[in-house]
Amino acid sequence: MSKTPARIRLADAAFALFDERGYEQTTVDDIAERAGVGRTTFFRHYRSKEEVIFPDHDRLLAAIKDRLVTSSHSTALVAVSDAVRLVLLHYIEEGDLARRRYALTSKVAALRDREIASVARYQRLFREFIADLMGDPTATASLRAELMAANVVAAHNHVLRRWLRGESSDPVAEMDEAMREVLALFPAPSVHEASGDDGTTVIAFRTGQDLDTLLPSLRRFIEGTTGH
Amino acid sequence: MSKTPARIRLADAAFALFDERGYEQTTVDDIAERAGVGRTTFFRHYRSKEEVIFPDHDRLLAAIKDRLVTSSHSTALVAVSDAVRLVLLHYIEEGDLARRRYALTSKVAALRDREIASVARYQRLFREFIADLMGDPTATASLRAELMAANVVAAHNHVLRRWLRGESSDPVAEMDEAMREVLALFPAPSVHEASGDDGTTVIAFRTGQDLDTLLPSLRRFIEGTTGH
DNA sequence: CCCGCCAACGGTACTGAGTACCGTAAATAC
DNA sequence: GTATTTACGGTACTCAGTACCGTTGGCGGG
Repeated sequence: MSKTPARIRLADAAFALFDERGYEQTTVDDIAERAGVGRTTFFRHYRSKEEVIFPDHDRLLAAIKDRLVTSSHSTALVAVSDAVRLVLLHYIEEGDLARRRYALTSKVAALRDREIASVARYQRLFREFIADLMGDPTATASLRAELMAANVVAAHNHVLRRWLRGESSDPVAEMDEAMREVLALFPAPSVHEASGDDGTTVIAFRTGQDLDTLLPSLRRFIEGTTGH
Repeated sequence: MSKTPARIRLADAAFALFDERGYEQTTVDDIAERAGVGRTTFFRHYRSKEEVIFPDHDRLLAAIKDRLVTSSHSTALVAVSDAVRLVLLHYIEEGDLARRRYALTSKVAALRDREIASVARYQRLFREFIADLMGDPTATASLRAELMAANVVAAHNHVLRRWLRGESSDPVAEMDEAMREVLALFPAPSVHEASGDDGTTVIAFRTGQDLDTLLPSLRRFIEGTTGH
């Protein structure tokens, strides 16, 4: 009669018990017992007690990797945005489950650490991807890749957490907006390769000088960077 | 005759055994035995097997918090820079020990995760500090704080790892340079309050258009933001 | 000198996560 | 039908971490 697969029953039992007694106060034996299976079966479906809460981080990480490797240079930044959106949509799809997990990670330090470690793996993937497509192995370029990856992940976390707390009604739009804000921090490096335009590059800075005072040096700078 | 305190002997024994057999292959009993003490004594000095490798993350975290709270608004960014430098100097002071730890965290996933979790605590501290001094509780301001904290920490990690790998001879200078680069990403929010200048704000973007084509809209934009 | 005190240590025993291995029942292939 | 896979339960083990108790060795005050 109990046709629901053991894997599901175990997850349900685990979340129910975590809610009732708390995470540390719940043993794997408790979970298995409530799910009506043996202790061995639990570890057959989940490698650890923590993994029952984060069941598909591995799959998600693989999906991100796939999205990144199947991208040409011209669509690189789009690929990063897409990959981030992938993660966000996954959480949204989970719906209430994601929020219950958030409640747990907010209370239990061990789970928060685990979550952070997972996010760090995403970040590492992004960093390597960005560094690869920049080609430049300089220290400053490497730092740049590190910063971009950190920004992308931080923006994602920010929007995701807002949604998890119920502070956002349209997280996807917020994510797009946040990503725009992040990418605006970095002068887009793709333009020069993507097209042979002789356009204008405007660098971000602030100065007390008037725009007209700056124009000569601006022109000089642009001529210096574009060749002539 | 063995006058060296048990705490030191335990740390030495632990690092030696980790080098010889690897982290997972070394039990706490092994460490205690080599240090010539009982197993209980180990846990009296270190709360866990991992903590023998990261003995003073708590102290460092407290030091950072101290540095941050003892700062006025005008010296806020200086305080963040100082706090980051504090961490870097701590590692440099450790010297070879820091490098042995780095070798371990590079190989053992559990230790890497632990390290990442510690760094995340620094980042959280920075984020809260920056968000506090911004005052603005808007979503975009909150995102901004998140991004700045992520950048500061990412820059620190980048320089620190370079030094740990022996790729940097003057990490402190590199850190200053990296911090400059990070702060350059964010238009300094203090300019408008600090002085009543009617200067020019240049926004970063790229376009295919020529500079002269852009000038009118640039002027319009500037007049729109500065009042008239 | 002895007493009481306190800190550091060792030993034993326990809980609980995770692993290894073995046996078994049902489903599926052939 | 038999053989093989698949999923499961049970037992026994290792090891990290906790709790508790007893012991030793100073150390100052009487």
